[in-house]
Amino acid sequence: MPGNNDQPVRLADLKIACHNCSLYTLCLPIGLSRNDMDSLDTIIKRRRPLKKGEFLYRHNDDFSSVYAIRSGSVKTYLVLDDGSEQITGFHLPGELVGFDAISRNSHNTYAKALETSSICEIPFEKLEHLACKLPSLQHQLLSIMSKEIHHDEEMLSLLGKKSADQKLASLLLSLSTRHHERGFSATEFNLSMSRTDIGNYLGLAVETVSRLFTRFQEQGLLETKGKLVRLKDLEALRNMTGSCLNSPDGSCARQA
Amino acid sequence: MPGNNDQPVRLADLKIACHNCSLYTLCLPIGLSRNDMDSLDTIIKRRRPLKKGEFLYRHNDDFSSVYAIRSGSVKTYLVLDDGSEQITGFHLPGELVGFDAISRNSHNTYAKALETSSICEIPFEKLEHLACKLPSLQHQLLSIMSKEIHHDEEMLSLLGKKSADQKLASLLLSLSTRHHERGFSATEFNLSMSRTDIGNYLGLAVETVSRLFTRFQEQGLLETKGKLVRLKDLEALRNMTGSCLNSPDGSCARQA
DNA sequence: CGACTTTTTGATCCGATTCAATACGCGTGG
DNA sequence: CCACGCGTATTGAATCGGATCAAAAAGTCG
Repeated sequence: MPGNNDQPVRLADLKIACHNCSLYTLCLPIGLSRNDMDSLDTIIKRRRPLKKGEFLYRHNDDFSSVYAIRSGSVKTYLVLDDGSEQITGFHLPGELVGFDAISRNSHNTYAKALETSSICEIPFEKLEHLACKLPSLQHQLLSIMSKEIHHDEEMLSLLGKKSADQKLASLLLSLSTRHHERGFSATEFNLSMSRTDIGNYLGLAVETVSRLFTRFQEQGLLETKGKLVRLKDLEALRNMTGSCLNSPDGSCARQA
Repeated sequence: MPGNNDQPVRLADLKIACHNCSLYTLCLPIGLSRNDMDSLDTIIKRRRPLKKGEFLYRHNDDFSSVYAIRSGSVKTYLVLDDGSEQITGFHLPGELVGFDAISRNSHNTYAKALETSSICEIPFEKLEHLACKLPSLQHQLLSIMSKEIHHDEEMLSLLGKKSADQKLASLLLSLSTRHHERGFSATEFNLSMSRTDIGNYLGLAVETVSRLFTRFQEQGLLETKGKLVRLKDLEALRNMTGSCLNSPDGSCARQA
């Protein structure tokens, strides 16, 4: 397991406590008092960074912890009986993964680093135990899971009802917002996932995703250079996602 | 059946405590000791039954409780900016709804009775408070939400990757299993939701759903008489859901 | 019974997939 | 430094599944 891999990293890690982590307003400690945050801190383990392609956990791994992303990005996905994959989320710093494993007590999904990523491991039994003593932590935990349920439900409508354009626009805007919340540019960022991943996540063929990027570019909505995107017209993208599905003329979708 | 919604029912309701409710192995109290279950019982409110079409809660209602279905069935759905609906679940007795509201402290979704349904209301603040004192209740709560996350994630793959046939087969099998768990027939049951609802849930047009039912019937997979379905070949339905998506010959899907 | 809603059936159309081929990016080794 | 190979991304042409439009049929209910 993680523990004692190499000292230098661990030394640096020791300095990073929740209360001086830039992500604490997005992560598990939101709304905790300084004291509660420090209690939480005592159970959190910082592990050596994951390299691109390494797993945080795999299907059928024993469930012992949930994980907070500190830097980098992670995709979670499930593998169906027939071997096909379904990506269930792309996760940015401050986000937590692993909650789908509580009931079965082993992981249902895979979590794989999309790039070099550092992770905070939060042993779940200890977290539960602590949550009994800190009501605000318990609430925070429930709240995060609640958010995840709500997010997944919105994804259902994205996958069930929206056109390819709307799907891609929604993803780009979601990433844009989340990057912005983390202090990065809302209009220019790196897509750490492949086009194939994007297609998989959105229920589209890779070719479709690729065509959409070129069309969006032709329409002046964005520019791409490999994995880098620059969103040139957030407003147009927003109009596209929302309300055009059923409007007969589609008037609000097309502009350039 | 409990039936008519006047005083006699309320009297009867008073007698129904978790420990003598036939659903306790499926519902919130699973795994609680008798004592813990009785503590839980003290905070649960039984309300008058909901008639078909009545709301358990609506979007933007204050979040005060989660709800367990005791009899009947309920659909939950969200309404998007453009006014279109997305059904996020059909819920049977023993299932809990309302967890998506914790983080925002008001409901994001609607919950509407598909037929006359009785409901146990569980005030959430009291539940949280109790969960701090009963670790197994806290765990149960987290576990139920975890299951919901996992279920939603499986739905993502259903909506994103599967064909119309596979979608309908999956829904029918899910209902079949859940009916069976509740002591009812796995092969013959009532669809309390409309064809439109089914289509909405599965990301299909009503017409498609209707055509699927007639085709399944022609293939000898099932029989329908209005809202009643009889599944004649569970095995074939199971084969259909699983593994045929990517197999070039589709050999495992067609029979009968 | 008649008005209304839900479901079914038919014909046509379109968005997205699939199949196929080419182009690009990147690391390796000569 | 370039040549090679491999994975990823893009582009094109043909096909198909499911949506849409339209209308009939079957329930539902006052």
